Amino acid sequence: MPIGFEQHDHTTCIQTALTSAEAHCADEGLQLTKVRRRVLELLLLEHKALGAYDILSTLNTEGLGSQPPIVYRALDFLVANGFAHKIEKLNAYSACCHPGKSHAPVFMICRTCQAVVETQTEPLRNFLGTTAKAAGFLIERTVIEIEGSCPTCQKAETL
Amino acid sequence: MPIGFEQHDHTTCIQTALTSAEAHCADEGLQLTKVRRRVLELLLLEHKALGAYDILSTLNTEGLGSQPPIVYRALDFLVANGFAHKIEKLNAYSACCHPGKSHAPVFMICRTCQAVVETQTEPLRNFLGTTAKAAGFLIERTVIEIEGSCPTCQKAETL
DNA sequence: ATGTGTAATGTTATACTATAACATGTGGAA
DNA sequence: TTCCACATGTTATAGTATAACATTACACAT
Ligand SMILES: [Zn+2]
Ligand SMILES: [Zn+2]
Ligand SMILES: [Zn+2]
Ligand SMILES: [Zn+2]
Repeated sequence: MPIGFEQHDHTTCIQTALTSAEAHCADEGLQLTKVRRRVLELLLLEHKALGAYDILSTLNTEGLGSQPPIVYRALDFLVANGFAHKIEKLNAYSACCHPGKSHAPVFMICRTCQAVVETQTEPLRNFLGTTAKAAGFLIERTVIEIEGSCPTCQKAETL
Repeated sequence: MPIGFEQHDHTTCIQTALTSAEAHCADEGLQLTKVRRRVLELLLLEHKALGAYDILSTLNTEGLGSQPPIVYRALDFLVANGFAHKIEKLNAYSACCHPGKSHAPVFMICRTCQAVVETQTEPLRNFLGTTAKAAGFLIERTVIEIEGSCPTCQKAETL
């Protein structure tokens, strides 16, 4: 699981996520159907976010469906069960890098290469919790997205 | 300026924000034109987020324009100059409650009554800065949105 | 094996959000 | 006056997401 933008064995990311999803579905009696599994695989291919219609066009070439509800239902399932996240800033979706753990993910989004790295910080959760409590607000979900420039693209820009 | 959901003299919110916008525009040679000013006023009416097409329909009844670019241009201006923010989670727009100050706003969004409260915390900026620096990431913009239930709606739910 | 209920998928249509592209007007500076 | 920068008007279209209803697949009780 990458905690940043460094190189890593991405095959492991994919395997871990799929195994975790299978296990969780088995435990909870959820069905990781063909379409749902394929969408998760597509999201896992890279640490990028994919638009619903990008995914749909791949599904279409693979004969898994051609209409928007196909992909939105699969995405709803994956997001509802913590296997993927929606990146609000991009209207796009990204596989979860910390499956199985309850978490308030933080996304770093590179404006240039579209890389999306998911990290998670306990202090941040605590801090938002404190902020919310001070206002009497009950937290249900958090969206924390940082847009900027990843290490690779920063180097490229200074050339 | 509210820092939470408590009652407050909202007339002051509106006046402060408008005055601040006028001053900033005067300083920077920006034009707070009729449409732009009106959109800002609409966003200031309540601490809620308004969709672009909601705003547009009001503009339309007032003879200020009926086509989407009218409202999106005004919103772009207001957002670019820090007079308003886009709430990504809602695809909606909200007047800035801390105009004039460079800030990384935090929004608390009530899922029930759609109230949007903007707060701002220096420690949070520091946290995110630290997280980003650890990954070599250069921050350009942040989206921090908390969805949940405001004090009023919590009380209503327990009835 | 047969009905029954639930979950998933198929299909059509439509709603909602946002921008591209080009024309026109407006007001100040050269 | 001419030019330029900016704002607005207008038409069209792109991009994102859901409603609604029909059909299928399958587990499970009868
Ligand atoms: Zn995650
Ligand atoms: Zn990058
Ligand atoms: Zn603000
Ligand atoms: Zn509320």
